[in-house]
Amino acid sequence: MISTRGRYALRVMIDLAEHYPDGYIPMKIIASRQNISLKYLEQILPSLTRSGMIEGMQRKGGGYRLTSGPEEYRVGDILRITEGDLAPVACLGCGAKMCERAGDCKTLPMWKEFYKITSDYFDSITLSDLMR
Amino acid sequence: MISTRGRYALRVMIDLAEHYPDGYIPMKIIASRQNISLKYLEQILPSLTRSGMIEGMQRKGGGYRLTSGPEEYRVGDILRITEGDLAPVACLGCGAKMCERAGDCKTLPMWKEFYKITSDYFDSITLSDLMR
DNA sequence: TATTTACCTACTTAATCAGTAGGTTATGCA
DNA sequence: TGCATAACCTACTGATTAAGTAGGTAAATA
Repeated sequence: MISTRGRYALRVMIDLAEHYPDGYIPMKIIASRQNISLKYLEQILPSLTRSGMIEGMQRKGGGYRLTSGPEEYRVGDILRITEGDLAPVACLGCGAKMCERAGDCKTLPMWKEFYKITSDYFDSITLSDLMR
Repeated sequence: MISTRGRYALRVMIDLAEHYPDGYIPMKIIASRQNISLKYLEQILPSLTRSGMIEGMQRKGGGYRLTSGPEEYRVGDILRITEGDLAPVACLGCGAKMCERAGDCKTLPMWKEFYKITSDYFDSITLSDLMR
């Protein structure tokens, strides 16, 4: 299940997209507009900054803005960065060690196929698809 | 992400399906065959019994067995019973109160569509599809 | 009556979620 | 030069869940 981290990040990104390219938007504004704790957002956003998706300007009149146009951002990538992974089961997660039962695991192909369906779905949607 | 509860339950169901209709299989056997803690399984299985999917016989020579043929069991239903829900976000979960932002939530339709994709996928697979 | 099995309830330990709290740094502006 | 604004950083908390353990009770047959 997608946690608030990923969902909030997505809502912030949509908000930034709707105001693109108006310049920098302070997180204080977005937090109150989206009704999300500012302090919590401050904790979530650095991962998006580090990934290069957004950039922050640290001064009066500063804030955050997208580094590209809304159509460049796939929902899948935003969720991957904030949630860590889109894998439906632990054994398909990024840091998972290969399961020794994998060879004759009856369910593995099903999980793999669902993983693909999930990735394909969220990668097929961009911010511009969501901004109205 | 699907937890061990759902994954173990599914493996037990597949195991039972592979030995259907040989009679009752003791959970001790399945636990060791599947390398899952017996005590943990004892905690997971009652929900499947209460749902009528399997039945337990409480005596020597007893154990569990499916109540119908393997083709009657949808993976989606097994996961719903053991995981509680297949909803990708909290606001679509079973006991969730309606979100007051739902009216103009930009992401809700996306989550709903993904919920449908998820349900359809797991409901399209039965135990007989998984037993080789 | 002993044995085998399901069934039941409580407990534990570690991790994760969803934030709070309290600071420090960067930068433009008066 | 100092002030205001905003990002950025680190630590803490309190509640919930995950993944089991532990120790029993109940049913039924051989």
